[in-house]
Order: sequence, then C-alpha cells, then structure tokens
Amino acid sequence: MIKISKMADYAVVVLSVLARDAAALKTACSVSQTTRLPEPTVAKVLKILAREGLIDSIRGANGGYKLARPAHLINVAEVLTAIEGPVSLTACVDGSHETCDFESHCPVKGRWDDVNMAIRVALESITLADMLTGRFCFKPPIKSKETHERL
Amino acid sequence: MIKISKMADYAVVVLSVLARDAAALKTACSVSQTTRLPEPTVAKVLKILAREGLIDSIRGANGGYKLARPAHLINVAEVLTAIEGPVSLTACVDGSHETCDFESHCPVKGRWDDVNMAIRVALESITLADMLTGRFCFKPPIKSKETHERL
DNA sequence: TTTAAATCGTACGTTTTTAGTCCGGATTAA
DNA sequence: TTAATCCGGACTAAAAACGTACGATTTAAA
Repeated sequence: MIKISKMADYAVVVLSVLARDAAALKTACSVSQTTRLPEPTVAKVLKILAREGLIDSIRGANGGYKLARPAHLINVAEVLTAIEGPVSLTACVDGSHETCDFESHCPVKGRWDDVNMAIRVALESITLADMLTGRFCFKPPIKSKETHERL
Repeated sequence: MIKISKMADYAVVVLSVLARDAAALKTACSVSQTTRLPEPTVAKVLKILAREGLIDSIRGANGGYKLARPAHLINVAEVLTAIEGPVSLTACVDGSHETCDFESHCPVKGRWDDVNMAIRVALESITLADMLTGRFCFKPPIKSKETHERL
C-alpha cells in the first residue's frame, strides 16, 4: 500500500548523488552515469527539483546542478511534494478543492486530515542526510497498543 | 503525494457504516444505499475485506456482513493493507522480492525501510473508531526540528 | 563571434495501474 | 423450490505514470 512513484524514488537517488559533494556542480549526464538511470529521465527529475527550489541550476556550458541547501535541511516530505504535489491521501482532504460526489453521505468526512498529518510528520522527520547515512532511527509515537496484526 | 486508491477510501467508508451497529448484518445492497456508492463497487470492496478477515460474511438469504472485531481494534494500516497489499513505498524495500535494476549503484539502498516504518507506525496508530469519532489527535514523534517548509 | 555544452519547457506515445462492471456458481433461509 | 446473498474471476474502459524527444535559451570558451 501507499507506493510512491518511480520518479520520486529517482529524485531521492539523484539528490543523494548531489549530496555527496554539496559544492560541486553536476550535469544531468554525469548523474545519469553515476546512477545508471537513463539520461532523459534524470534530466526530467533534475528540472523538476530545480523548479521546486530543492536544487540550484546553472545554465550554459560548464553548468549543472547542486543542492540548494545542505542535505540535513532537506526532508523526504519536501522531495515527495516536489515530485508528486502536496500530501493528500484522498480527494476529501481539507484544503483540497476536489469535490467528492458522496460528501453529503460520507461518514468519515474530514477524518483523513489526521491520517495525512501523521504521515506528513513522519516524512518530515527524515532528512536526505538520514537517507544517506542510515543513521535514522524512528521513534514511534504514543500508539494505542491495541492492534498489531500481520504487516 | 502519496495518495491511496479510491478503493481503499471506499473501504474505510464501508467499514464505518458497518461500525455504526457492530452486531447488525448489512448487505452489500444496503451499504450501497447508505453510502450512495455504486452497488457493484461496494460489493467488490466487501468481498475483499471479508477475504482479508476484517469483516465476517454470512452467505445465503438474510446473509450480509459485519465487523470481525470492534472498530477500535481495527486500524487504518490494516484496512489499507487489505485493499492495496503490504506497505512498500518502493521496489527496493526490504522484504520485497521485486528486483531493482540499479541496485548495485543505488546510494540509498535499503534506506526506504525507515520511511516505510515511519508511515506504518503512523497508520497503525489510527483506528477505525478514531475515524468515526474524530477524537484522534496525533502526537508528533520527536523530530529533528531543523526543517519545515511549506506543506 | 562562433561553437559547444548545458539547462528549460513542453509535448507526445506507450505502458501500467486503477476503476468499475458483469456473470455464472455456491450457499442458505423461508 | 425459490429467492436472497455472498463468492470468484474475467473483462473493458479510463486514468495515471513512464520514458523519450525536440526546439529554445543561456553561457563559457575557443
């Protein structure tokens, strides 16, 4: 359940490559070679990340990309948001302007907001630097303790 | 980012209807009428939930469905898992048997496990009863405090 | 000034996933 | 026996994701 798109996956990989030397400019071509991902795809991801402000782009010959901020100041939620748009599990989420045809009879109207919040907080707590070092150790929130099944 | 499928959305709605009277048997038809969702779709969702053990089904005339457990013992993670399969944000996640073509050059290999765990814990902490009452109030885990952007 | 190396924006075609429907079979109460 | 239900799977259509391509723009260097 709850898969992210390949593009978002690629984005994290690409950012990780840039994070290895935060000062260096890297071209789409070189990132493609490092990651073995197809160059047009890498280029597309880099363009989006630049537009969204996660990386800086320098145009022209000897141009390239670099992180806009240190890796520990970029969190996973931002990366996913940049690629896939803002968090919203369902159309009914508060702030979304999509209308739900069944809203007037929906018994859980508005409740997804809490679920979204939970996921958002979880994703915000993990930085790009965490992804690189593997130092991240999740501290579970206080939970109801009543349910654990398989999964 | 991170959308759930409409089916999963419907599942929560359908379960919520069943939760209003945990003892009563309700047919696919009646749930359809209550929710105003198309009957074939509701039937499909109910079948899946029954197969996955979240609800009990009684066949034959006067049959129907009811919750297998009280609403406060069913969490959102279970519902999503029932409909969409186990949590795995990417193909590279530990335990997944999907192979990643780029694994040998992937700088974040295995790191998604932590992200998955974070989301899973968040979803497990929210029960069906929480969705109904709106009493759920998320307690954010200890976070790095360094990053909050828009979103 | 010219050339080449890059990014930028967008659009296109294919593939994959999701959504929704339908139908024949099995089960059970009346 | 009949009618009301669930069961399982197959099928079609619609939507989203994926990957690629192309022309335009920018800039360093020859």
